Amino acid sequence: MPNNQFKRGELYSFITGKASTAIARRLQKNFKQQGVDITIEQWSVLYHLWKQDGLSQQELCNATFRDKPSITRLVDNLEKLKLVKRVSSKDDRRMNLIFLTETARRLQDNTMEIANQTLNEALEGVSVTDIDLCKEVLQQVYDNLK
Amino acid sequence: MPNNQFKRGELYSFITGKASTAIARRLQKNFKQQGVDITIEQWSVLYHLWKQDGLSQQELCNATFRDKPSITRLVDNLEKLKLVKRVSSKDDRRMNLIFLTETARRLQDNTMEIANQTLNEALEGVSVTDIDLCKEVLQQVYDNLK
DNA sequence: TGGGATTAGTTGCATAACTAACAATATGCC
DNA sequence: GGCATATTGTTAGTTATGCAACTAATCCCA
Repeated sequence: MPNNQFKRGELYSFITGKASTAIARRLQKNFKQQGVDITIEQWSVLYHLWKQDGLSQQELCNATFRDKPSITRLVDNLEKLKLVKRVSSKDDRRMNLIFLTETARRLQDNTMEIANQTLNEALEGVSVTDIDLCKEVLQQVYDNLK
Repeated sequence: MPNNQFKRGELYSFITGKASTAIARRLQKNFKQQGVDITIEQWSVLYHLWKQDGLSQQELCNATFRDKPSITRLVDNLEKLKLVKRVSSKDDRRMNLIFLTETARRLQDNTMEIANQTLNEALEGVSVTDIDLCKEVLQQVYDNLK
């Protein structure tokens, strides 16, 4: 059924491109306007460390859906910015445990507030039930491909 | 209302990260398995040229939601691969019109088929009405931020 | 007609992504 | 104990993105 395929082709562009990059760009812009000088990718790493400090790089890979080289470099850059510190695990010396610095801890409230405001901008005029349904669909997509 | 904010924070991770990158990665993998040696970003440019050949770089920016430098470099790489040709417009010599080569035209059927199959994998178990609603929500998000 | 503003595209710089290959450490089995 | 295997993280190479500054061509309007 070619009609259905065309519809799905259009959806593809929505899922892969427009909405997610639009939100990412807006969040980055809002960070900048508020004087927060980190990238959204760096923020996404901090986000998981705020929930639980001292994760290993592998755990950060799983949490952020990035591969190992990506996390290596993000942690490199976060270390340069003095926002995290690598600490080699005593139990397993292959592992680095990543700990927040005081500076990074102080970023949490402000940046979470900016992220929530950005999401409010993005979801203006969308009902809560529609948001939930959309969330379920995207989760299903993720589960189908994982 | 902190509960609502938490929910939206979770949604943020879905929209920006998981589903869209999962589809993109799967599509890239499927291209590779089928011996198609282009990136999905390059494919997205060809996709719009298949619909209408001879677009300007600015029109490609609008169609693919990328900025001008991104399109400049994608077209650079597509030219190196001999998939497109820049032709300076006679009406307005600032503009480059981008034309498909025969090689690129031959890629259309196969890659569109792979993209549709990938989308079928991704959307397995999701009803058409839910897909449409999700599509509307993502469009609304895009419109809110554009 | 002339000169400022706009538009199309390019280049430079920094960050980030994926793949593949690699080093170091840990595990497990004989 | 020792060697194959698996796991954790790093490095190298290519591609892509965003921003800012730049060139060239066109437009506009006084």
